[in-house]
Amino acid sequence: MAIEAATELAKGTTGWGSETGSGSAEHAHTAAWIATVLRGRIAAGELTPGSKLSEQSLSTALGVSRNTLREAFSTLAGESIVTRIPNRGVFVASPGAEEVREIYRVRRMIEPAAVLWGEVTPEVLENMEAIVERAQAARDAGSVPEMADANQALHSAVVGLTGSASLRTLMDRVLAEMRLVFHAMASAPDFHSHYVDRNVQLVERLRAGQREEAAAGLRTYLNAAEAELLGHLADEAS
Amino acid sequence: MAIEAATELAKGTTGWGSETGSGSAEHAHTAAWIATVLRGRIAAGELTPGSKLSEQSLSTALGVSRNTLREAFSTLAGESIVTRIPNRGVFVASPGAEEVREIYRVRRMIEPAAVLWGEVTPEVLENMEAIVERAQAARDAGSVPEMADANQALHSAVVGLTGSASLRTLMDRVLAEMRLVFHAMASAPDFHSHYVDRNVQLVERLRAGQREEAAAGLRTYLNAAEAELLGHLADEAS
DNA sequence: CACGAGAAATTGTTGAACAATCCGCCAAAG
DNA sequence: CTTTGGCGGATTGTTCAACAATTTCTCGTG
Repeated sequence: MAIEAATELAKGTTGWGSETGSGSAEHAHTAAWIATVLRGRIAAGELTPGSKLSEQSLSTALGVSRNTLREAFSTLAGESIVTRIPNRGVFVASPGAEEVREIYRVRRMIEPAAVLWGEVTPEVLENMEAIVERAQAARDAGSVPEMADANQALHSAVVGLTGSASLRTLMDRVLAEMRLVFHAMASAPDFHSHYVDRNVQLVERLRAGQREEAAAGLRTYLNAAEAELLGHLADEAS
Repeated sequence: MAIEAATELAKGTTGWGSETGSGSAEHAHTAAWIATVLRGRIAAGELTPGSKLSEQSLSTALGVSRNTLREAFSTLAGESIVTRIPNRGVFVASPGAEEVREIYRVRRMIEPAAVLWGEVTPEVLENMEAIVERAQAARDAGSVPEMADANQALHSAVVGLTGSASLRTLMDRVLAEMRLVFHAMASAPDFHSHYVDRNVQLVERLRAGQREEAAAGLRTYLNAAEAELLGHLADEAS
């Protein structure tokens, strides 16, 4: 299953094709708009990894022409949210063990670098503390999605220390791929609760100005998270 | 000038449109092929930064349809080699001071991180030493392009220490943008010769296992290079 | 000389068409 | 019974022609 996702998607978009009524402003960049819609559906888990995105079905379902949809596909393929196989079609990316290793290769470089050499302003610190509080509240409430959100927000903020839009973009792509990994796992284990305290410690060290300790701790944290995730993936591959 | 580059490009592609005769294998991914061609022309400096890439002219010049060319544009825009302005067209990116700062923000994070935490194998070290020798030979011969090539190769190899394809891709994008910066400067100063010795020192420290010193030296090197480049850019803006 | 109306050119998007390729199915041979 | 081979059918890759929307250029007017 999980193949041929056009029908389920069409159900969600019943009533498209006609103008949304709020205005005519959306005539700008239909292709980019479609890319945004698909990106959202994939991130929300409505389009599961590995499912095929048929050009004909999707174009009629979304009310755009095949050419425009194709341009959107190019964008998403560039973000590696989607995999394009020549003459076979495009599929929602389904990251495996190798992709996970690549994800953590990137994170192990960028995040500690940001901690070591980024510009730590009081505003960013307060933002981070708000995020870890949100994560703690989510853990107490037992809400896994909120914990995942807070976790990703924190690590995105860490990369934000660099002040670089490119690194931010790369990190967002990586986090999106992480989300796909979780979506691909049938049983979603409580993966994040183990690491909330580590995040608290990270922010504390940052506030205390102990950058090297923060970076070192972050690296061991990333190693542990990668190992646990790979373990779950190996189990799943039965 | 430097606007409307289609005519000069058409001159270089006279004789396209007919099959190349070597075989029918090129039916795979015309759009990607076109993107490669344009990427090469821009990197070679035939398409100068800021010049407009007209859809109609280029499509006829390259012998592809407007739709396919459009898909290639999407790819290049994703690599930020090209800038797309809605309803205005696509232009070869012309990086300015802010882009240079962004470039060095990225490099100041990724490269020292690779030096600190990457996997330094003997093969990579030998490759790097070969590259710095090439750079020294180019300096002695007074060949600026070869020096630039060697310099970029070295820094690409540094990022290669991470083992991450994504970081490699990002670095290649950044280096491509650097090339655009140089192309945009009317007078190409001898920018690289000052830094050959620094690169030698970097490799020596890497071989000696002095990673922290190597990373620190690399960061000061990047700072100096950024400052000099920004100075040249400010002069040029007269 | 400024300025606004209209025309020309260019981009954004669509729909249809055809070639090339892949997939599933069925028949025939071993 | 399994395997090989081919034959449609479906899907993707690419092109072409057309039209709407927007920008840019031109030119006449005050």
